[in-house]
Amino acid sequence: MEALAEYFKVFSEPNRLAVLEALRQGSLNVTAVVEATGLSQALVSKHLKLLTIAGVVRRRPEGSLVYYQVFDRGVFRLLALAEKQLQASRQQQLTALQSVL
Amino acid sequence: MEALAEYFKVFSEPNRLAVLEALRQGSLNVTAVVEATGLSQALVSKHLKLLTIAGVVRRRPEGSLVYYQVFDRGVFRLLALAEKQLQASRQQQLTALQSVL
DNA sequence: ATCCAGTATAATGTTTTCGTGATAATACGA
DNA sequence: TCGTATTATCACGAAAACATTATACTGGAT
Repeated sequence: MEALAEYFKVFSEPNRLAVLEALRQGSLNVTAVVEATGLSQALVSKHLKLLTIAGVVRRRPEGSLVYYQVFDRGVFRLLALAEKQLQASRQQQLTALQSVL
Repeated sequence: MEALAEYFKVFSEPNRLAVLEALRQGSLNVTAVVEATGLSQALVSKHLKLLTIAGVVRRRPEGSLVYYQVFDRGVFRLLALAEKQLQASRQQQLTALQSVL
């Protein structure tokens, strides 16, 4: 439960999701992610490190570049399901409103 | 993306997951949740409020009691899938270790 | 009207988390 | 070897999240 919460925390940050989204297409080095997201280099580096430690992303140095790629693309299914549940929750928010108005 | 991150944040807290877990069995009032989780009353109230605002949980006052229940049990599928991906990520953490040792 | 149980909120202090700017570390080419 | 490009880390300040204690609010019973 503790660990699960930690895992969810990984995806609870917009910029981190943006980095993941950039990596959806495949393997990218840091500057490519920087350009794709528009975030600062330091920030991207931090998020990538966190994602790596979390085991979501894989780090592969190649010469002076460092490529990152999503380890298990199943995470995108998780993101998709979350998106779907998010829709369902919006429904609830509406019905909650109705019971007030 | 912004909204999705917010949604993930809902599940990124151990105590909140504990509250959700308590509500897996069905509808419970606040004190029942307090007893099931061992958390303080104020804390449970806060988490329930957050879950309600997030649209994950539904609030139903009955006399002086207030019952809460999970709105769309699909969230449990989300939790299960996350758990599964968590396992996959552990795999990556191991292989990451191997490339170091 | 009062008291009590159940629930919600407010105020507060502590800890995390985020982002930035500057700097280090590394690999490569001239 | 020196300079440059790429990536990682450090130090810091600001903002957000959490838990706790105390207090308010509500409905029902006496």
